Amino acid sequence: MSTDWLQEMNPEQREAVLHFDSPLMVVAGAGSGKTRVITHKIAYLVKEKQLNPGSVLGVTFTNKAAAEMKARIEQLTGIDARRFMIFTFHALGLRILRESGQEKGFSPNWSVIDDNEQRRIMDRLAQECLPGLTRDQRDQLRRRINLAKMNSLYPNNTDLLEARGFSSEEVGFFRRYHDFQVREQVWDFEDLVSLPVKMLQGDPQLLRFYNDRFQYVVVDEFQDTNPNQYEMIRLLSGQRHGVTVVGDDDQAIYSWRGASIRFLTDFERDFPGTRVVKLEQNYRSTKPILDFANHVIGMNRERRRKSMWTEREQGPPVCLLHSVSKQDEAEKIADLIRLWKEKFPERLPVAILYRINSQSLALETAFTRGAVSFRIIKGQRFFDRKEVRDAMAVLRLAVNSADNMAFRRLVDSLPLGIGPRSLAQLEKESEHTGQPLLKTLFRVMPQKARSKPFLLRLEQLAADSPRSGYADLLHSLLKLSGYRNVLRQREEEERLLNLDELEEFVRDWEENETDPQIADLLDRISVDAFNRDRNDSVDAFLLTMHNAKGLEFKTVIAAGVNPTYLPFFLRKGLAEWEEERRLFYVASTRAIHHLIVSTGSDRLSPFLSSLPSHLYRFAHSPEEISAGRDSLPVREASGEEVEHPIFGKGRVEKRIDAHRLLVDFSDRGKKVIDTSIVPLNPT
DNA sequence: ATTTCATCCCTTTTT
DNA sequence: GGGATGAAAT
Repeated sequence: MSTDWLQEMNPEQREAVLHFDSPLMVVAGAGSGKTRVITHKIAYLVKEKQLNPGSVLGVTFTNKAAAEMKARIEQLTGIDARRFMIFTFHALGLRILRESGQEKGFSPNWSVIDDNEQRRIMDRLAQECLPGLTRDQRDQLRRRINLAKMNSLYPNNTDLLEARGFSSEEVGFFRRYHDFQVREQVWDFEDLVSLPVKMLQGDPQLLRFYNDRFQYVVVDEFQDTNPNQYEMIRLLSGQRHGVTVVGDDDQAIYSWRGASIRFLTDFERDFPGTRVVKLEQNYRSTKPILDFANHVIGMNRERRRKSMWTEREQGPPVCLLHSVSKQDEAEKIADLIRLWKEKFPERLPVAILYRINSQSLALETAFTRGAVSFRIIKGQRFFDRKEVRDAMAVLRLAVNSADNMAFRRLVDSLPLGIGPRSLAQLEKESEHTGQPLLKTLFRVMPQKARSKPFLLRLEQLAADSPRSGYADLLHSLLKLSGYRNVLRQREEEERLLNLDELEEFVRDWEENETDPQIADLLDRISVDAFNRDRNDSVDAFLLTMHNAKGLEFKTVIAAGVNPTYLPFFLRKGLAEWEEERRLFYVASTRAIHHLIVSTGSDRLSPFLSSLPSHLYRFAHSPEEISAGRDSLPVREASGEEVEHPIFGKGRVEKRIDAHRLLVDFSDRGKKVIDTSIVPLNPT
């Protein structure tokens, strides 16, 4: 590898790449070329330090980040991406469990359950164990249990759980869930990290094995690690110097998932001699955007001092688009995008970022009505779609007749003549005998089961489980089950296409894999899920602020920046407010050229009202924003007729600054109105 | 008596 | 997307 690329890096980036002699923490601000540093570092380790690709472990949080990292390292090094050990935390844990779990007493047949399946199981258990709980209460309990698991707490840690506010009934419920998991050999997302950690903690020999294997460990988005994940990194890094963590405390937005920025300080304590490198030059955004974002995050107390700067001095000002309601906001945004489409098509596509998914609804309707094309970027993965999960359940049950989770799912989603009543009976029987549900079905109600050709086929398959030909198997079973027909009758074209795509995926996998093991496929689907990216051209992308992390867009509209949504009204504590502010910071720093902050309410977010007014311009209408290419003229307001929500109609005498107007309300006299606090409607 | 289907509700952020 | 309903279909 030539080292020309080193010339293209700034001194800090270069140091982060080249540093090798002690643990390294890279504090990488938004848009500071973090991914570049990580990928170049791994390339450097392999090419210059002669490390084997398989001995460098790269850990990320999302599959997308992992995929991108692999692709870029392959480009840099010319080495097949599959040889690099780049994982999400969950995929890494899964791998360790598969590799080394069996000697530690895990059955070879265990499988992973996702969030939905966990919920279904818990809901069912709660009906017997904690009746009378509302769904919200069950969800809350589930969250608390997951949070406990993130801290490595399991039902036998009764005291510690009770110290965390668990009642003894709740601990009992937790235990029941855990017993169920053991019985059915199903592990949830948190187990994927927690169980390997316990394994490594309890077995020095196993730990040494992994320490020998991974010579160097690189962790991305380190500020989002939870206690289990931190422990995993600490263990896998051993006592060696070969560890680099990259993160930004200003972008820590996952405390509700158990993450804590205290691991930034813990890291320096646990890895003595840690070198800290700060990346503060921003290569993404213009100065006005960065000034705005720096001020936003500057209000936070709990942070390491850091200030991003840029060489790109020139740029349009950050614009505040005021509206009075969600609907009003959606229409104004739609208008704005349409105006841009005519006058400044180079600004498209725009990204609209919001706090919660349900905010997209108003936007979707306005866009559809206003002929603005859009695509919603959801966390929802291809394999999370109902029809795809149903189809996978068919395959799972065909391959493993003891897969009770799959059986339950099919009973719910296919008309098999089995309803809740029969299922309850089967469950009871099955618990007594220890036999799988499918087998019990044929024993207890044979005449009912054998009347369905689909079930009959499953019985045959149970006697002789197939070890190959999975794609064909899936195809024939889907036909036999009548699932396709049901979808066709309901004219669910999209879902039918998804089934086609799934079959194609399985066929592809089967043809390309040297040794296609069905367990590998199922594992990949549960933690490796890919998003199929259609690159159709649209005017706008809609996504949550959380989902926007790590992405960048020419034009960003932050929607619903008001006291209901940002800070989100359910989050009241100081630490929570600071996290909400970080979320706003993340959203703002996604923008390259244009940043529009839209209020979607007549109430101004405290995050905005605490900001100096020179940082943004104020606009009531899309036209005002669309007017100038690079700057927005301060509105000439004199003489304008306006209406104030309290004082009524008035006439603007003069503008004082970007926000404040002197208004003559005739009978009530002249008043200075700060339009960033109380917006005025033009009459 | 049971199952199936339609309809209304809600949903903080996600691996 | 899925839970909770209640009505229609088996």
